[in-house]
Amino acid sequence: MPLPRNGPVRSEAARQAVLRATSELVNEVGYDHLTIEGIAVRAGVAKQTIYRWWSSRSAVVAEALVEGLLLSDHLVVPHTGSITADLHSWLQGLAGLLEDPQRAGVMTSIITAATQNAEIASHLREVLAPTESLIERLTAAVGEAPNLRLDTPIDTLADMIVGAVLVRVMSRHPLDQSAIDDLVAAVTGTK
Amino acid sequence: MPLPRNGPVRSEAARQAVLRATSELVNEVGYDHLTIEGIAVRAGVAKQTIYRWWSSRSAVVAEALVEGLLLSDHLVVPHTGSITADLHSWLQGLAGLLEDPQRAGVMTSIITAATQNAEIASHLREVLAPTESLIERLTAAVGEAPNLRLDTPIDTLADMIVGAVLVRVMSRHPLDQSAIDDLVAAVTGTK
Amino acid sequence: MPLPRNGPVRSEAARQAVLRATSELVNEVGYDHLTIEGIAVRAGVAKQTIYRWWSSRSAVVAEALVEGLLLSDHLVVPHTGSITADLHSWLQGLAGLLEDPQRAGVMTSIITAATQNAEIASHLREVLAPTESLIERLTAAVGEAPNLRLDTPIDTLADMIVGAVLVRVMSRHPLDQSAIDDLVAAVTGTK
Amino acid sequence: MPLPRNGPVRSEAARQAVLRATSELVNEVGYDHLTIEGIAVRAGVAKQTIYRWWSSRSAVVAEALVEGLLLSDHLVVPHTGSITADLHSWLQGLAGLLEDPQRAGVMTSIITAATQNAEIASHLREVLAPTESLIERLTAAVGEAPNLRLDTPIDTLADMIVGAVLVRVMSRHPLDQSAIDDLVAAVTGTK
DNA sequence: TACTAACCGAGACGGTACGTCACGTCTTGAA
DNA sequence: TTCAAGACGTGACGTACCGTCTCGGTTAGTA
Repeated sequence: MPLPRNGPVRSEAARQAVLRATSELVNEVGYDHLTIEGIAVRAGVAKQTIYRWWSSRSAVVAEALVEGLLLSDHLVVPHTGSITADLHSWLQGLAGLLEDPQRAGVMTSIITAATQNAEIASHLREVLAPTESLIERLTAAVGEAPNLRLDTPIDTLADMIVGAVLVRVMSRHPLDQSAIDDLVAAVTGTK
Repeated sequence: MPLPRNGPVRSEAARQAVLRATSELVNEVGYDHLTIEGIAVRAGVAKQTIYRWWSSRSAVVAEALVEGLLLSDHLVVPHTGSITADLHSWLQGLAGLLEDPQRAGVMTSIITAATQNAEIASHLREVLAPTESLIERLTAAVGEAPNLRLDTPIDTLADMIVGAVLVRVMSRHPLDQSAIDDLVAAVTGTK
Repeated sequence: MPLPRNGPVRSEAARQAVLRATSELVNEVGYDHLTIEGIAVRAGVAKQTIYRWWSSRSAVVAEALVEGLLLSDHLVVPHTGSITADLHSWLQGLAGLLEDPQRAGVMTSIITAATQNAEIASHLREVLAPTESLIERLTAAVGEAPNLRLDTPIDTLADMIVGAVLVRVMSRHPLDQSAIDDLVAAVTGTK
Repeated sequence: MPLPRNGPVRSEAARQAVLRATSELVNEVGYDHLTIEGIAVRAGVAKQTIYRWWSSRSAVVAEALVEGLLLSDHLVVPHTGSITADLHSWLQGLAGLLEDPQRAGVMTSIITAATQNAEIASHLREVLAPTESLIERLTAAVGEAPNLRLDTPIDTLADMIVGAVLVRVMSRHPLDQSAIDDLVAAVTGTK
C-alpha cells in the first residue's frame, strides 16, 4: 500500500519508512553496499525525499542508529555480584552477539560509518555498551579490586575496555573465553 | 617515460607504481575517494593490470600498508626512563602526528579499510604502535608500577591502550594532555 | 549550453542530439569505428541515456536512418522520357554519389549495420533508391521495353536492380558506364 | 595434444589449426563475436602467431573462405532440363540451405566480413553460386527464353540474380516458393 | 471557496566508476 | 627464427549509483 500524501508538511510515514528500510538493508547487505537508491526503492519513497531531509547516506544511518533501529539489543552491564563476575557476564553476552554473523556485520557497518560521520562516531561506545551503564558499574566497584582505586580515571578505563573489544572485532579475532578472562584481569588486577 | 615490458612475467615496475600511486592518493583524497581508475591513471598503468594482481581496492591498500608506504613514521615506544615517562613521550608523539590533518586522515582511511580487509585489520595495531615495541616496553616495566604485575596480561593491555586511542580518533576527540595523563594513569595505576 | 531537463519524461533534445551525433560519426569514421561512448561524448549526453532508449548500437543507427539523417540525398528515379534514359540517368546519379568516398563509406556502413539489424535491413533498398519511386517508374514502363511485360514481377525486378548495384558496391567494383549500360540492357532487353 | 614446434620455419600445423578454429567459431558465434583471442585459444596457438601471418581478423576469415572451410556445400547450378527447371532447382537448394539458421548465419557473417575485406567481397558471389557455374548455365540457355538473348549481358544478369537473393537474405525475407517463381520469371521472361 | 506553496512518488538526466573483454605489442625461454 | 605463453597499455563495453532536475498529483493554510 502506498504511503499517504500529506500536502505541504513533512510525511512522518515517509521518514519512518526510510529509517526502517535503512535498518533492514544494513542488516542484509552492510553499510558498504547500502545505497540511497536501494533505500528509496525499499521504502517506496522518492530519492528526492531522502535528499531533502538527509545530507548524506551516513546521516540516514546515524538517525536510524539514534532511533534504536539498528541495534535493538542494548547490553546493560549487570550489577549483581562482584565486578569480576559482572564484567564476565556482560562480555560473554557481547561475545554471544558477535557470534551471529549478521549482528557482527552490523557492528562492522557501524564502525565503517563512524569513520565518515561524527554523530555515529559519538555513539560508537554505546554500540558495545551503554556508556553510563559501564561507567556506573565501574564506579560502583571502586575499592573492590586492586586496579579500581579512587584515583582511577573511570571513563578512560571504559574507553580502554570498549577499545579493546573494538580492536578484536576489527581484527576479526574472536572474543573467546581467554580473551574475556584477560580483559577482566587487566581491568581489575585480579586473576 | 613508459614502463619497460618484461614479457610473460609480472612487471615489478608496474607493481611498485601501483603501490606508490595508492599511497599518494590515500594521502591526498583518503580511502573513501580512492578509486581503481584513479590509481591506474596516477601509476600510468592499465586498470586490468591492477585487477590482474589484486582482488579489490582494499587489497591494494593492504599491500601498500605492508610495504610501509602508507605510514612511514613508525613511532617506537622509547625505553629511556620510567614507564610513565616513556608512555607519555610516545603518546605525545602520537598526538603530534594526529594534529597533522593529512596523517590523521590516513589513519582514518586505514581504519575504514580495515573493516573491509582482514590483512589491513591485522596491521591495525601497528599503525598506532609497533606492536612488539609496545609489548616489550610494557613487559620490561613489570613490577615498576602498581598495575603492571607479573600476572598482568600484557598483550591484552596493549590492545586496550591502542583501542582507547582508536576510540578517540574515531570519535574525533583530541588526544590532549589530560587524555594522555588519564590513559597513562589507568595503565600504570599511578597518578 | 547543457540540454534542458524535462522531468520524468523523455528528453526530445537528448534524443535528437544522439541521432545527430550518430549521423556525423558514421560519416566521419564509419560504422565499424562507431562507439556508444563516442556518440555520447559528441552528443553531450550520458551513456546511460543511450542505453535507456536504444538496445544496441545498430538500433541507434537504424533510427538515425529512419529519420533521414544518414542519407539526405534520396535519389528519385526520374520520369521524363524513355525508361532506358530514366534508368541511365538515375544510375549515373547513383554512380556520382558512390564516387564520393565519404558517401560510399556511409553506404558500406549501412550495409554492415543491416547484417545486424532487421530494421536497417528493411530500409536497405531505399538507401539506393526510394522503393516506390523505382517500382512506380518500372510499372509505368510496362510495354515500353521487351523485358517489361504485363506479367513481369516488378518488385522482384527492383530487387534485382538494387541487388546488382549492391554486389558491385560490396565487391568494390566501380559502377562505371559499361556496368550501367549492361544493367539497363538486362532490365529492359534493349541494347 | 600440443602442436609440434618447427624451429625457424612456418608451422603448417599452426596455420591449419587457426583456419579450422576460425571456421568453427564463425559457425558457432558468427563473425561479429569472432575474436583473435578466441581463435588463438581454440587453435592452441599464440596470438602472436596469428598477428605474424595475418593482417587482420577479416584476413583470417578470407583465407578460411578460400580454403573452402567456411561453406563446404557449393551449390552447382544443374544442367539437366530447361533453364526454368534448372534455376528453380538451384534456388530451391539454396533456400534449403538458408533455412538452416547456422548456415544462414555463416552467410550473414560472410556478408559482414565482405564489407571489411576486398578478398572476401570478391568471393561473395561464389558464396551463393559458383560464378562460372551460373554464368555457364545462363550462357547455354541463350535463345531458350524470351529474356535470354544473344545480346543479354550474362554476367550482369548473374549479378542481378545473386544480388536479389542477397537483398532477401539481408532483409530477412524468406526465399520462399513465390519469391523463387518471381525471380525465375524475371530472369527468363516466362511465367 | 478558490489559490498558493510545499511535499510527495516517479523517474529522466549528465556524470563517475565499476569490473570485464579484446585489442595489438611486447618479452621470455624452449625447439 | 618460430612458437606458446601471457603481461602490458589502451579503449570500449554495459551496469550501478550519484546528486540534480522536472513533472503531476496531493493537501494544508491563506486570501
